Order: sequence, then structure tokens, then C-alpha cells
Amino acid sequence: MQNIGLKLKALRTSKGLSQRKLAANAGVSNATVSLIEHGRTDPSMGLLKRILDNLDVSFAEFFASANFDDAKYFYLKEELSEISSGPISYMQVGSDLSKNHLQILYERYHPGADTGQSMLSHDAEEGGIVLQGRLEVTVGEQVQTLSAGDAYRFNSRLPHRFRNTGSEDCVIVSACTPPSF
Amino acid sequence: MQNIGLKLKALRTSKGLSQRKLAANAGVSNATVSLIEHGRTDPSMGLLKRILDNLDVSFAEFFASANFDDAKYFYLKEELSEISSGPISYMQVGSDLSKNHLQILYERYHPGADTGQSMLSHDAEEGGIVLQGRLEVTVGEQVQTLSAGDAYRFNSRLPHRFRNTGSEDCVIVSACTPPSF
DNA sequence: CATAATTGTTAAATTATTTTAACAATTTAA
DNA sequence: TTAAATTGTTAAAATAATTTAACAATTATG
Repeated sequence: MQNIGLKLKALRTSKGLSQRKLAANAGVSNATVSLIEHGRTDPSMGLLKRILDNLDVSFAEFFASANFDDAKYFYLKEELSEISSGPISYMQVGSDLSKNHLQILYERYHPGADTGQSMLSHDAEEGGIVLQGRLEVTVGEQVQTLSAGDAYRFNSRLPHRFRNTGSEDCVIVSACTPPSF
Repeated sequence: MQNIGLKLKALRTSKGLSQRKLAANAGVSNATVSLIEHGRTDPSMGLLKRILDNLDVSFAEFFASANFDDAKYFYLKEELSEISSGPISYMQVGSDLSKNHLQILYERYHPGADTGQSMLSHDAEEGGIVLQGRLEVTVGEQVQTLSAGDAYRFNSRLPHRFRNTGSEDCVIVSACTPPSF
């Protein structure tokens, strides 16, 4: 239970708080904050909760395991990998997503393009924003046509479908977690 | 800090363990298990960790709330909620994300806009695509200026910073996966 | 410059957790 | 049935967390 002190300190300083201010907000003593940050005490859950609450961080967030293994962070336009051509073009940020939980796509639907009714068996969430054109989106029993600026978000377990019913290309940026390709 | 006890008891009994057996495996006293289950004590992190380790449950799992009931799937342009104004405008898909795992933002950085060095704001992955203008992105030791069509993706735990160093607005669509994976 | 305020640290005092050990109640084994 | 083992609970003792209060070091403020 060593690095919780480091995490806490990083959180606190990133919000521009002093030990005393954080302590006052959380209703604990400044000495406690100092001791925790140095790993010289094993804080109680209730106390830690009061502190994290004041940093707008949940237990789940705080304890989520760290993956610092990303080496590549930036992707130039040419490096976006085309994972499908035809009536729908998917440009993906990054190529190997096996170790990641977030897939981001730049998608272009030509007029008439249709994904058909699809439903994923595993658990994921997805969403996106329409940048150009019009897109008819079906989720469960609901159908709606979205225009530039509109957005959607749903659980991928629900049956869903995307269709460009207009006469011009439709462009969207979408995100999905975890990857389903 | 009440329902820790209930969760713990549910976990323990589901594995067919007695308070004493769990306590022995975890290296704590049986009395402690009893007191925690009844909410009569505020356990320390290290102690709770020893117990959860022996139940093959991580802190993140223990505190993650598994609720996936989305009711709203579509968001018209006007419904995107502005979560910050000023030099940087964040338009969020959906308002209450407490039960969701995917945050999608339409962001506009005015010239000179700067998030400042932020670190460990939460454990998550994030990425995005630049649609307009130029954005200087810093991740760890790496710095790069991205233009329209370029993208980024990294673990949010890494220190990172966004800055519009150009003279025109910079627009991006970003996605972020909060914890519990 | 000088003073006041704020920073983070730490020993001593206080308060809480955790353990030890005993209890009654229930289950297992012979 | 009877003894032995196991269950969960709890008071008292041991131990550790937390606070109080003081310290030096740094930063604002006049």
C-alpha cells in the first residue's frame, strides 16, 4: 500500500491545494494528510473517503490499476489506420488495441451506407458526435436522425444500426469501450 | 461507510468462508471481520486490502458500481451540456455520467487556451481527434503539435497538458473512459 | 527589509482500531 | 446422546491511527 501517498499528493497538487486546505475541506487534520502522503500511516477507509470526496475522485477511480505501458500517444493523419473501405470508411486511432480500453474512430458514411442491425454479445459502451451530414441511428426500439452537432451514446448490448439516409456524406467521430473489432 | 460490511459479508458467504477462515487467510482476527461486517469499525486500507486480496477482489472491483441502465441514447445539439466556459469550452454528451463508462466531449480551445499541467486527475484512458486548428499536446516527456485529422491517445494517469498555441480556435472531439475496467 | 502568513513536518496526546480471550449457540463426529 | 469442534459476538487489552500543538522554512505583504 505504498504509492497511495504519491497518488494522493499528485491529486492534491494538481488541484492547487495545500495540505491544510485539503484537510480543512475534508474535515481531517493537516498532519494526517502529511502522514498519508509519506506512507507513515495506514488510513482508515472513512478518512480516505472524506479526502477523496473533496478531490472529486471515487474509490474506484483511485484504485483502478495503472497501465503506464503506452508508448505511442500521437497519431498523424496518415497514421490513422483504415480498417474498412466501401460504403463506410473507418479510420482508427492506433492499430493494436489489444491492451487498450478505448477505441476512437473517424467514420465516413457514403449516401445509402447501412451497417445493418448489429448486436454485440459482450459488454461495451459507445457514443459519437455527428460532424457533417445526417445519420439515422436505431437503438433498441428507438430511431432518430441526427444532424451535425447531435450525438448518441448507448450500451452496445442493445441492438443498433447506423444508416446514411441523406444524399451527402455523413462524417462522425465515435468512441467505443472496450474495442469490439 | 456503511455498506462495506454488507458487501464484504456477501462476498465471504458466496465463497463459503467463515469469518474465522477468512480472517486466518488474510492474517487478521476474526473479531475484526465481525466488526467490519456490522459497521462497528472503520477499517484501515491495509487491513481491508488484506481481506479483499484473499477474496480475489480488487479495490476497484469492490467499489465499482455495476449499473448499466441507459435510458437516453440521443442528444440533440442543444442538449449537449456545457461543463465549462472560458478559454476552453467543453460540450459533453449526456449530463450525469456517474453510471457510465464513456465520456465524449466536443471541445473548443480559444487561442492561448491552456489546461495547465494536470496529472492523475483520474485513472482512465483518453483520446481524441483534432478537427480544426492546431493543438499542442504534452504527455509525459513528449510534446507534439497536432493539426486537423491528427489524433492522440494515452493513459490519463500520465501528466498531460493541452494548449492552443495558434491564432485560431482549435476544435476537437475527445473521449475518455472512467474506471472500473 | 521586516513582519505576517503559509507551507510541510513531527513529537506528544488523544482517540480509534485491532487483537486477545472469553462467551453462548450451533453443528459435527463418535 | 455426548463430547468436540466451529460458528458469530463482544468486553477488555493492546496497538495503531489521528489530532493537537509546536517547529523551521518558505512565501506574501507592507
